[in-house]
Amino acid sequence: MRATIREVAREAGVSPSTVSRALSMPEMVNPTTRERVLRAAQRLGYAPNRAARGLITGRTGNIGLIVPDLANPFFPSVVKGVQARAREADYAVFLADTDEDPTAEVGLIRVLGKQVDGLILCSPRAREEEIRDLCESTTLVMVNRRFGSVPSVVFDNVDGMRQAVAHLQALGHRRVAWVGGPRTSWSSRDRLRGLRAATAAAGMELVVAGHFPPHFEGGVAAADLIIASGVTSVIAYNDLMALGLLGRLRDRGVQVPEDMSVIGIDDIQMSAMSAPALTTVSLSKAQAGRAAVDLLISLLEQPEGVRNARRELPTQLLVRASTGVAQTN
Amino acid sequence: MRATIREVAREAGVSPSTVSRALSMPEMVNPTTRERVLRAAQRLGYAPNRAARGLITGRTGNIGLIVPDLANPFFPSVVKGVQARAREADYAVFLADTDEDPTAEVGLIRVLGKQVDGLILCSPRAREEEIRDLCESTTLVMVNRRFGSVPSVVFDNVDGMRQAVAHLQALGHRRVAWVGGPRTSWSSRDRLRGLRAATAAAGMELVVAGHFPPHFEGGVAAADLIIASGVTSVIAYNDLMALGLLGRLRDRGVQVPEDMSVIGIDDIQMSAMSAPALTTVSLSKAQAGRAAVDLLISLLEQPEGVRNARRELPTQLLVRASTGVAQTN
DNA sequence: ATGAAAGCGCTAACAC
DNA sequence: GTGTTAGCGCTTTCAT
Repeated sequence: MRATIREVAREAGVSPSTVSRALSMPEMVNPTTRERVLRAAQRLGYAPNRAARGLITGRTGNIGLIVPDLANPFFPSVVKGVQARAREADYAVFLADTDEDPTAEVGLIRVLGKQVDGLILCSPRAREEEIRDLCESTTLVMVNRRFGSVPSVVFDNVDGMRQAVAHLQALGHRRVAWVGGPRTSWSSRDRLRGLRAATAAAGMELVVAGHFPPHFEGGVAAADLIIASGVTSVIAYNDLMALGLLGRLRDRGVQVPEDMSVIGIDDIQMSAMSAPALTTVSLSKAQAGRAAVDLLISLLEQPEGVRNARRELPTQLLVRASTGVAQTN
Repeated sequence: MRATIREVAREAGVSPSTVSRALSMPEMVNPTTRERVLRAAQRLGYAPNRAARGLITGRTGNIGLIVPDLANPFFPSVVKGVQARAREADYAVFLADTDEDPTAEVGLIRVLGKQVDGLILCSPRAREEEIRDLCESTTLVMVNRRFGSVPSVVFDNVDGMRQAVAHLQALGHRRVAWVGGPRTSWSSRDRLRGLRAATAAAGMELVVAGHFPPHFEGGVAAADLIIASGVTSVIAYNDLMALGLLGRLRDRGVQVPEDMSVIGIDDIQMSAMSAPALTTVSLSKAQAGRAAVDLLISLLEQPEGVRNARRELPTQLLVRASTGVAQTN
């Protein structure tokens, strides 16, 4: 059995409260005593029982992280960021994957919410009202989604789309297609909004190809529509879909970038490894994870004192081989 | 504030103990009473406080999962399996990523170990003796590694390598290279062992190209050695590396599969999407995760009663376009 | 079958 | 600055 605070107290010749203080509020205890206590704790390999502590403080030292699908490389990157930052702040991370199912998502938020101090929802698919409800009973931070005053970390999609469109325009493209992600995805809508603004400003024509699953296969499925639409360039909701596009375009004999320029979003590892390498709007995924933890912690520690519970992270176009000069036609 | 067991008790007109029993040991309570209690609990939205329960039962209902690097798609798949099975069994999962650092790994096992009922170590990189030590104080299950009598879930690497070699032999190859993973990886050693046996049995020559980081870049780095070695076929420690090989081979003008056949291991999503698609030894990653949870739970629930704490999962060669008939030369 | 009481390990008032 | 006391929410003897 692990050592308890009483044993440490006995070993150090002090009372349990002093041990507790020496560990949690070192300033409030005499340096000599503190030293003695710390030594005793060390000797016994003592670590406070977090459950017991939580019972009284009402805080668990845990945070929950809910993602739609770990199989999409975007999410593991965010998770790594959350992980790393949480560990620094001495929080442990509960992870749950919803398999893109909004119902499961709500259930998980409910369940996990009881075991943690706060929750990070990454690209949540649930309806706004449900998340608003959940907000009442749990401290939560959204990543990659924003509405109302729910604390959130998002990427500057509008600027990302602006960069992508500027790039295509510079290459001489006049018509660009958008391959949208899931209907439930806020960022898909937000990116389309940015794209609308950017193409309008640039005087380019935008063809919207609707919603597709955010996977490789989604991109494959979209490719033929894109070819048929007669555009010379296409931006996909994410890199996975852009890679699917690349694959199907090649199978159809459409050369990239000669016949078609392709841009993805996310900058997943694989985007640099495809042939041709994928031009993409790079998102600092791990940093988003870290920012979400920072935000959550500040919310937890000064519930009212948080000035601005909204972070927006910059985006950066990475030009690679999948975009090129438009063919004159 | 959430409802407590006393409020439910009052609402139902019974004592707290009865409520506790009605929930945890339904058989031991009068059906009528039970019904009344359940209704009251329902009405108040009661859910037991797991910390308080844990304090007394000594069990947290949590399991920990430690992986070397979520950025390698192999691991998210395992995590999904662990996740899913744990949720079914009403366990929550703590996740930690060590960034391939054995020291961090040991530290994390220590820390996480105190907050969970048991730990799953996926492809642990620590030294055997350290893990053996840790075993004393924590219930743990390893995935993708095996030694001593530590409970483990592994893949049948030997048979996987046999299938791969048989495939290459059938295609007329006589010389095959092995691109190894990290020195700290047990499965890398185990696969090499299987490969040695298989090539010897098949009368094929094996060229071992040493250890490389288990990433795309590791494969890129290995490619030139492989070309120089004069083999006609190569098996890589994992798909990521095999994809790196594919990329560098193309850049060097080596045609796959005409000039070189390439086989990976893992069957990550991307392996099916590359051009050419990658022949690979498929591992049921999610199933390994589920099996690990099952094993852990049985260990937890009948500490002594577990007959065999070792699972070995089958492997299956998936033939795709990256392997072809050997050029006569 | 149910209730009363004790206590898991810890922290937070409140004394001193 | 330190010890004493009470009690967080729950389960589990031990009575009844």
